Amino acid sequence: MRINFDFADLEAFLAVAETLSFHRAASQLAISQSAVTRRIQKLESALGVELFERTTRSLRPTLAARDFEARARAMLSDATEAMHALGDSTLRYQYQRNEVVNFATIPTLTNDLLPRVLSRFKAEANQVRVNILDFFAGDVNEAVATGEADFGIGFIGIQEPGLEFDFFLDDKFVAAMHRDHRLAGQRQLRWSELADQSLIVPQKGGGNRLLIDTTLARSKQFLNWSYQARYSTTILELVRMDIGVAILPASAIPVAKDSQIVALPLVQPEISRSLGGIRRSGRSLSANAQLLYDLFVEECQGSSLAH
Amino acid sequence: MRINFDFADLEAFLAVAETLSFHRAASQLAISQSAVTRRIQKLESALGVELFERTTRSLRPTLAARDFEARARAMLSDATEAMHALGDSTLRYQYQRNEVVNFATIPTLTNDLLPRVLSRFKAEANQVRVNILDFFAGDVNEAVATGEADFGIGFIGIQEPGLEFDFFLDDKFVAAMHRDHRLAGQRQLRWSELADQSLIVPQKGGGNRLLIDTTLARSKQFLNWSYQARYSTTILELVRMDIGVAILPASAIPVAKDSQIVALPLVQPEISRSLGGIRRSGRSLSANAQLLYDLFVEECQGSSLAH
DNA sequence: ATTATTATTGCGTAATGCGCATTAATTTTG
DNA sequence: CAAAATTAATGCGCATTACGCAATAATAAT
Repeated sequence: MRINFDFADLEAFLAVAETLSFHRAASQLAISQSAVTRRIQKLESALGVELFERTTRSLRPTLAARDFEARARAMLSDATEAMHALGDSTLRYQYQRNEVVNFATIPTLTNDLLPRVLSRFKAEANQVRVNILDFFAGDVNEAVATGEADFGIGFIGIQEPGLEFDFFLDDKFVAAMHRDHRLAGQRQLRWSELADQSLIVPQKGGGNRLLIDTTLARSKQFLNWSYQARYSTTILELVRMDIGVAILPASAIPVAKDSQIVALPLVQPEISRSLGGIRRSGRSLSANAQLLYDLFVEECQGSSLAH
Repeated sequence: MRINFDFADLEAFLAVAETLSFHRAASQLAISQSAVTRRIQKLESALGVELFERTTRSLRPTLAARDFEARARAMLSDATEAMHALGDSTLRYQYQRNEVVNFATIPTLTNDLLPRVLSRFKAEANQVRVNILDFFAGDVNEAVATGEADFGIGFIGIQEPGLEFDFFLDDKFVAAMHRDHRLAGQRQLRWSELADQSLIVPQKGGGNRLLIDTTLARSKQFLNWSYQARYSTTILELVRMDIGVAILPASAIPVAKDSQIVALPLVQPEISRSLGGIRRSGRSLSANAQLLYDLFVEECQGSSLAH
């Protein structure tokens, strides 16, 4: 896929979005106004959408521009940051990896599994530092593929060239609610029983939400959320205060005794995902990384996260 | 700051990094080998670093290339995704905001404050949906500035044009440990008393870590971490299993009774940050957003997060 | 209705990026 | 060890891209 715009186009776009004028944006960027026009036209052509509804005397961003604005900022910021970061003299130290094991994981696995594994790891490799790269699911694969992480723990789904997967366990979606909630005594819940609840769901854009949306669409059900958030922590706190019923993978639910939160399996439809280890193909791990990986394997063999 | 490279350069870079050969990268990209050479040279010149140590017959990525690889992927991915996203027909629906309040917050504020506020909000505005954009601190300001969020709750620090800040409260850094830890009975801790502890700290790259690093550097102390992670959830679980002592802002510590975690104020030096409301200058909030904002103000007036 | 403002477009010029062919360097092979 | 094979770098000519200037057309402001 050819990217037919460049950073200068993004700069022009952001200047126009900020000033709401080609003329003033040109001033700000110290280029001619016709150059601004051309950059915006180039960007519109590349993206296939109109970014600004404009006359010679007024200008208004389109909805597309409002979405694109944050994206443009992120790209420019990334590029700027990359240029700065490469001058950072601490970088060389950071890649002296002899004493640091880097692994990538999704945050929800931290509830129980990770501390147990790290306890055992520390007992065997006391001087080794551990850099826990806790990411969203897609980023785990990427961190492993690029070598940022020695290995990862995450979803097994789409096959990716260059990566190997080891199955650890299945992780089912549950309905989490306060233990005093009127549905809390049931053994399981059908999705249809949640129709009148105040639902708290993962935000659009992540794998969890996508999985929920596609599964419900297949069974012709509609997700009528009242709150959405990105972090399961945020979601769980709302549950703890009995603000609503959350839809989450079981791995996201803490297993503390006397917890105020009850997790009930969701059926009709059931939704689950497979979790496992992710390594680079054909690459061996360092001794310490391999030890940590093996400990994960062992702990998962004796573990089930579907409460 | 002029960005002197473009997406085609990033593509070439990644192809070379993957194939470890200009020749094979050229094949992969269906361009001539000399074009690959020129793009890499352009990128090296723009970044000011050598990316590949190479002879005519062999090639090896530099440390800089290994760092840059993930960044290059992210930028290309962002650009590709932006192009796809603008065609998404659900976008128009998403900006029908009459019934949705969007606010941006840092995740650590979800422990206590957020659920209380939302309980009160729900009682007064039952049909309004709430999109909780839980971000890292820098992203909160950005979400407000770009209009993605109606308002934000985050750090008050660097003044940003176009944004207004309202002070809510001070948030101090504490040492969090298991209640059976040998230091847990103390009233407060000096940093020097942590020298022999297995420390769990926020990952480099975020505001929390930067604040810790700069403050300790000023008092000539060294942070000797054993584990680092991004999410306070991850960190707190390690504390709960008594794997080590964490350095976190008080707002990140859950306030549940009978918690297994004890938080002790850290002194010599003390580190704290101011939290508050963030709004766009000169813009009024919708009635529902204003109601939610006012509820945050009220709850913070009667709250202190320094346990 | 007239004036002022501003986005668009044509033109000429400079800069950029390409493939082809060649050269230089360095592994590989016998 | 020498010869052959491979491959990154560079010169050249050509095509494409991007710019500022000047002019035009459109549209708010007065």
